[in-house]
Amino acid sequence: MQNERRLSVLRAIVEDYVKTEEPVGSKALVERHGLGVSPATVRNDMAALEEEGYITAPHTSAGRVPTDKGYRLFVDRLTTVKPMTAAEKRAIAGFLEGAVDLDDVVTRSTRLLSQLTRQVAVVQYPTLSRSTVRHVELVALAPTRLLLVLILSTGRVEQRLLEVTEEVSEETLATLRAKINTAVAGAVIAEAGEALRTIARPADAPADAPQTDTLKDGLAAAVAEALIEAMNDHRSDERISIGGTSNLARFGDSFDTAVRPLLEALEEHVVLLKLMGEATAGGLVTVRIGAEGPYQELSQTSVVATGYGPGDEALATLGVVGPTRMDYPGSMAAVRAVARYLSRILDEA
Amino acid sequence: MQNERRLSVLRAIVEDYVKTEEPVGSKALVERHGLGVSPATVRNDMAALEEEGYITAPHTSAGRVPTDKGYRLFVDRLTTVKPMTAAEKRAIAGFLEGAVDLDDVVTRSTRLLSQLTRQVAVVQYPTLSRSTVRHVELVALAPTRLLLVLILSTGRVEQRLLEVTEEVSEETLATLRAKINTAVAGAVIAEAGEALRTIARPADAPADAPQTDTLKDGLAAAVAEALIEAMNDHRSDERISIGGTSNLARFGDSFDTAVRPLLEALEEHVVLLKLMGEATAGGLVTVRIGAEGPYQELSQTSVVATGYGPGDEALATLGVVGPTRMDYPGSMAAVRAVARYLSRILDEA
DNA sequence: ATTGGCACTCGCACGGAATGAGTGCCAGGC
DNA sequence: GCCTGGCACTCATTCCGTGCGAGTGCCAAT
Repeated sequence: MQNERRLSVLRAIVEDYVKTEEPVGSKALVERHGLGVSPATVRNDMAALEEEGYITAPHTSAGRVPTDKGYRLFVDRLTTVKPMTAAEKRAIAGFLEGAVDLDDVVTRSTRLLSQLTRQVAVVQYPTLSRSTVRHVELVALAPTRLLLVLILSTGRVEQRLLEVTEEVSEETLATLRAKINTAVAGAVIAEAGEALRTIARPADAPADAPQTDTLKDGLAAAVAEALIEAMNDHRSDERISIGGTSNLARFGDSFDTAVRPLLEALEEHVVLLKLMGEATAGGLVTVRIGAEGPYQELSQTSVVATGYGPGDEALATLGVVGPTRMDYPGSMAAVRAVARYLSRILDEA
Repeated sequence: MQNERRLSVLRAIVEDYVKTEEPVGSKALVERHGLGVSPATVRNDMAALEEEGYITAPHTSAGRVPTDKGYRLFVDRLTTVKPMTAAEKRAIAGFLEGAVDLDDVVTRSTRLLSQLTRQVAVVQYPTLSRSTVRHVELVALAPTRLLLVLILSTGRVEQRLLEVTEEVSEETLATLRAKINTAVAGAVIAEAGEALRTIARPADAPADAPQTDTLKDGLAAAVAEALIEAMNDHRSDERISIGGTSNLARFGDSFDTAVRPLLEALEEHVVLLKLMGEATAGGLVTVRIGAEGPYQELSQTSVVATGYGPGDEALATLGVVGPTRMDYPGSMAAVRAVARYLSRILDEA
């Protein structure tokens, strides 16, 4: 791919095709874009581009359509970052401002993103793994039933019910609560586990030791175990919020080959998360085009995603999913902008 | 509608049409169902049914299709409750058994319902309004920043961040926490508000009173206000879980007129909740057919819903949404079964 | 009231022709 | 050597006309 003009032609094809949803021919190209050459010249370029696999013709007498490879080249080399307008920025900030809790923030981000891009938006809840513990609460719901509440720096709250064998007094609970909190408050989740284990057996009492203080120790151990389990519970890592599904209606044709598999993927959160890929923080937006992934059913859909989190640390991913024929520059800009504002909100909280 | 056989004919038409998705003619009818009469007779009945508005012919030489009115008669008078098989019962129980918290229960129910009915399933989270307060937790995240955690009998946890003007000591917090809990624990949400207000101003201190104890009073008032607000926050009543969207793919034709509006409605949770209607507990399943509701865009979709909640008290609704041409008996049975098991789970928790 | 018979209606599937957008290639010009 | 106008060619799509057949409505007979 040497020729400069050919790249322009490819860019023009992509832009036109995205806009019109129809194969674009040489004549229409030179008319709409100000390339200063004749259709015949463009045809030659198009032939070359087709030869190299960047575009393809659905049938002999139709215009050309970008291939996945073509889109790839387009996003990699032909995309100029299209910054958000001031109005858009204000809209984003305003929209996210009003959120009252983490749930709300995520929901609003999802809606925002889907409205900005007119695509399906996906926002993963911040991961537990890298956040820190803010507070642990122990509540006795019934004499032998405890509720553990784990409050994390990201604003996330995990809860666990715990049945214990012996009745627990309020004082025991209070001291245990204090102990646990001084041990784990502020710690990263991964480390918190260790701290908890040391609490659980301060003197390595055997399981069948006398009653006196072992009750408390047994209790501590049970609580510690439950907390550790809650922290390691990656099930909750899979929590995601999805919005803008109705934008799938604009997928135009190919309901069965495109929309249905996508709807199915949207239900399989694990698949979806794999699709969005590893969280790439720091403003880097990842683009997965068509069949580039392992899911061949999704050969007609693309994913534009990025990571977000306080302080440029990627706690989770967020992005949009749509047809390969999508407005990549616009989507990338929107995804990046929302990720940025979302990160800022998490920073403040 | 007097004639007995005519009803059978209508029933047969509905059943066949639901199964084949194609207009059903007189000949096919007598063949598939064991009505002991000739096609001509059936034709007469069909003419009568059409006259009365229960069925209609898409065009002159096609079979007949049930109208909304026809479906209505069908579900009202021609449906025999089809109980779940033992295997299905076991599957339901097993599937819901493994849930770890409320979120999980709701998610599982949604998935379950969508799989049983092969429709889009909608499950509303239990309402706050009629549940009781289990525990209120106050946590100082920072000297002037409090986190309120409100734990309800349904297992739901609401959180609120609260900025206060003055620093709060741990003791103050502890006494306040104790005070609040003795006041509201076990109370229905509606009553809890009153109890809180009395705490907030034990001696009706004026706002500009001396420092000494007013700090605590001001604090108490602020906390009480935040809690009351959290309790009255019906925004959270709108939380719903949606699953099985990919079943929309089986909507067959009419993407634009049927699927798109439905997808849009699914995003508008408020609309969706209105659609599902008032929670009707106690095993009563409501069916809304086609254009019976105020939303004419949804003239091709039906809703089968019911209420659920511990002890036959309807805390929330749950149901399925699908094409008017759906398996009503099956959907109704599934909805009722899931509601029943879900209620039982909430009972135990 | 039910039934067999029969003429009638229309939607739909099939096939051929016309249409026209778009291409590839070639020969001439800058 | 690259660009350009011209031209013959391709082929999906559209349109129309026809035939088919499912299904109906009606009527006369049982």
